[in-house]
Amino acid sequence: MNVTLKQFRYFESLAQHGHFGRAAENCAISQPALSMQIKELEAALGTELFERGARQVRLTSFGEAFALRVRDILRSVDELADIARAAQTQLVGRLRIGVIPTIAPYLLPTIIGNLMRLNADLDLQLRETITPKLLTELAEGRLDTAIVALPISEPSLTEVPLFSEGFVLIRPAEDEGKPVPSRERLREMRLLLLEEGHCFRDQALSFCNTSAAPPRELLDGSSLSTLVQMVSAGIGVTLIPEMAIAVETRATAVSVARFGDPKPQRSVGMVWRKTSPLAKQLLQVAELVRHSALTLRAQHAML
Amino acid sequence: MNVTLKQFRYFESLAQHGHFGRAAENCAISQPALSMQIKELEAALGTELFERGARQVRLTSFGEAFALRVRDILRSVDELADIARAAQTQLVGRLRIGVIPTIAPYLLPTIIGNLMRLNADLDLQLRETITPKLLTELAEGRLDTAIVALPISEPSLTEVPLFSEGFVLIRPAEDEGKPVPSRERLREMRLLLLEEGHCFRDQALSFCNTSAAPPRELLDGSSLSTLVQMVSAGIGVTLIPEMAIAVETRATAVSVARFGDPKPQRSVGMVWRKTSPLAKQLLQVAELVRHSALTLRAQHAML
DNA sequence: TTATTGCGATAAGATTATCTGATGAATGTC
DNA sequence: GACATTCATCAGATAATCTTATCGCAATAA
Repeated sequence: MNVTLKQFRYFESLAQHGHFGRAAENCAISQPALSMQIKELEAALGTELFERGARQVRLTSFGEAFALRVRDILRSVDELADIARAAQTQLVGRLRIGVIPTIAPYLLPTIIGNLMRLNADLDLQLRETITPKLLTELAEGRLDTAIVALPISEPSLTEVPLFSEGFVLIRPAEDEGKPVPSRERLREMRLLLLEEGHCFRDQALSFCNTSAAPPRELLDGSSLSTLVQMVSAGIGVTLIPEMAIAVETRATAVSVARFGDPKPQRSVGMVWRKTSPLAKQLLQVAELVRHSALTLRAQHAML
Repeated sequence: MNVTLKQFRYFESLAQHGHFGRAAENCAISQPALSMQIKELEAALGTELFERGARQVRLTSFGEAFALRVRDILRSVDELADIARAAQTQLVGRLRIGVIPTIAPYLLPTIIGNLMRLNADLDLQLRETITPKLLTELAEGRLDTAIVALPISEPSLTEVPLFSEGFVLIRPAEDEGKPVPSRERLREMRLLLLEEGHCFRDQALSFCNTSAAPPRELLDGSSLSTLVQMVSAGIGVTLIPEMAIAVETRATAVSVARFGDPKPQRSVGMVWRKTSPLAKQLLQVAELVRHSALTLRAQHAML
């Protein structure tokens, strides 16, 4: 037989009380049960822990040394249970979030702030890359959740919609005031897009009804910032999500135009493995992200 | 239910293998048994430790933190067993020895040296006092063993004889060469004795057949050294154990006389509680003490 | 000495925990 | 779509653990 925590607990009680009957009572078991477990513990160790005198039960000198260590172990175990109890409700430990590049720069600062305000000890790990990579890492367990454009339609993932955001047209500053081009007109303009792989590229193309065959000549940028810079240089026009307007047009002379119906837009949401035990916490995070986005939008509206 | 070490061991195995079947095999149990124990552990903690994917079993982030602590705990427990195993054969930990004052100064240096040579880590605690106090402390568990004059005849104690030692007569230096007094003559001399309570006092008186009523006028000293000093000052004569000769007459001008038959002597032995779990080690110690005494006697014989 | 009391050990039977083997359900593979 | 893999579940068997009753020993009291 092996030693057990139960034996440790009984041992601790007996060491404290120095009396089998009272120690047993303290453990809510019968005296023989305690006697047996102590005997088994001693047998397992090959050493006596107590000296049973006629009038008293005393720890042997080894027993005393043993007691110190046992106490430590029992404390560690109890502590472990406490930690677990705390972890189940609150958001603790490590949280690995992936975000697509057309959201990350605009939403993350707010999200991080809100998360850290919720739990400063949170070990937040962030990853910014395109949706397919995020999904792979999610599947491999290297991410806990990802903020992407919906739908993903992956049966192994839970999808939670967060918000919808429209796209706006970014034109050179001198186009300010000109009529907003229709989708058809847009197709004839030089539309600057992100590199392949970015979902926002597909969403933009989709709006122009040119999803399948890319039109005329396109120029790919690696970030929305780059695209906007190119627009301001008069190279063409581009689309960016509403959320990006404030940041990307702050220091750049371009014209922002909003489309009439049908407005282009996309749905942003959070996804995680259906098997993830963090589900409860992730729902909490989703709510927080949703709130962060609303706050952000309200701030922009005031500008 | 409470968490158990068994669950911790299973958990560790599963964390390592990431596969219920293989982990179960590693633990020499069936896969359902492992599944159940893991489930129970998770239930006890109120948190999931593993994320069961279709193709793999992964630790949750909490599980990883948990695993670190569990590993520590299991190591501590295993270490505990090792310590116990080492303790049962070897003499380790604390050893509390009581010695009567008419032996301690002469025998202890050798004993301590030999004990520490056997185990340098030994926590040796020594107590020098008269037999009744030693026996009390022994009974109260404040000593592990005592070196005293036998017999003690206390049924709760184990007695182990170590050696016999004779007594010699210490006379002023000018008595050197004079005939050794008989016991009867001795009774008429001024015999210097230790204070009451010292067993050696009784043993000396017993030799003079004056056990019951102390004779003429006695002068009590608190140590053999004092007695010998008093003898050298011409105040009287005294008896000391052979073992004390070398030390006590080294720097003092006195005459040492050995009695003819019947030679006075006493038996020195070790005692410990019959219930003491150190019995095995104490027998070992007794053998060491016996050997120390023999060595000491041999050294004296060479002087 | 001879009862009596206190306390731990032991024994037998009941209860609970844990395990095994068979099977099910979900997912992924050919 | 049949098959394989893998974890969960179930029922029954086995083993660990507990309880109650009793014993034996030692200390105290009569």
